[in-house]
Amino acid sequence: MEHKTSLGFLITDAARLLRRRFEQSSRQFGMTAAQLHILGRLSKIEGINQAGLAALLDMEPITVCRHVDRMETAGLIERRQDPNDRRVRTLHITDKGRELLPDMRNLANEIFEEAQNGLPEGTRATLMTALEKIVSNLSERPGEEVEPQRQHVEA
Amino acid sequence: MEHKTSLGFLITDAARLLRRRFEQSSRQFGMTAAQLHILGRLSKIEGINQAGLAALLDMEPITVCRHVDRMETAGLIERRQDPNDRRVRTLHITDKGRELLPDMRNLANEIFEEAQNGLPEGTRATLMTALEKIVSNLSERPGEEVEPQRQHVEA
DNA sequence: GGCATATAATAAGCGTGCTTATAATGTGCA
DNA sequence: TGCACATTATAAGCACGCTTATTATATGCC
Repeated sequence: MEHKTSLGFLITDAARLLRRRFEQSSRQFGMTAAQLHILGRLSKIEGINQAGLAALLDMEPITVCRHVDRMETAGLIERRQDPNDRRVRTLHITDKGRELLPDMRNLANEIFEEAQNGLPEGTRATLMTALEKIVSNLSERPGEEVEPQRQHVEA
Repeated sequence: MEHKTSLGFLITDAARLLRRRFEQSSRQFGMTAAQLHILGRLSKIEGINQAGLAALLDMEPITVCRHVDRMETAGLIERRQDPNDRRVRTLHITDKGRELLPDMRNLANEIFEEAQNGLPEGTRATLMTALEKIVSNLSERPGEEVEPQRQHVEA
């Protein structure tokens, strides 16, 4: 019954199981893992706008927009008008969001610990480094781009 | 701009970026990574029913059902009535599905290779083993994976 | 035989992330 | 000044995976 899986499917599976595990434990808190991820980021760069946050996360603005919708409804964050540019809304954590953050982080760390149970410290370090490399390889951030793209090299 | 990420978010991110990368390359084929995963599995156990496939994938039956809906519409697989049990529908790959499989596998392998670009062989092996352990830690399959598996000593 | 329970498939609804498209606003340049 | 283009936020629609619930069918037990 052995089945040889390739790395990509393994990563996808691990991510799915992590999310499932997190949802089992966090239902009472009403905050999802993705929301925790965003909230944690936001706590360090409060006042950023949605497009900036999207770039930071290497995600599409519309995706961040939907998260912000739900998180604002849940009272975790709030949008404020930017006084200098009427298009932009800056993002800010509410008191409720800030209060929930430590407990949610603890919960997440417990689950991550459970996931890594039995892995020696050296393996964990290798895993982190390797995953960072993979994320960087697949990232579309223009800074560390693979190829120097030629533009307007018209013949 | 450094940001300390924990393992769980890293895995989630890597999975998301892999999916995004795959979709960029596979749009013309009309098969997604999840569908390829299922199709590959199915190719080895044709005739299984949806509940069995769901158990094999450690996924919910409804999730498999929805995949089967789309894959049947796309002509990749077909459902057949089980002659012994009118509740079950067995799953079978179509000729079209079988023909597409090798090319899709190649595409996936290229992308997985791109993702691992720059990682030495030893690191890749460690990564695979560690991810398998994580998946096993988070799996809900009773028995089988949790305990050290004894392997047919009677040989 | 008949009822209780279990199982197979599926519906409805939600979160997460993508694509493509649109409205409002800002900016650069002739 | 005014027009072209860029940027910000958002809508609509899709894939994927989950929860909860429903229908149809099997099975076990009295």
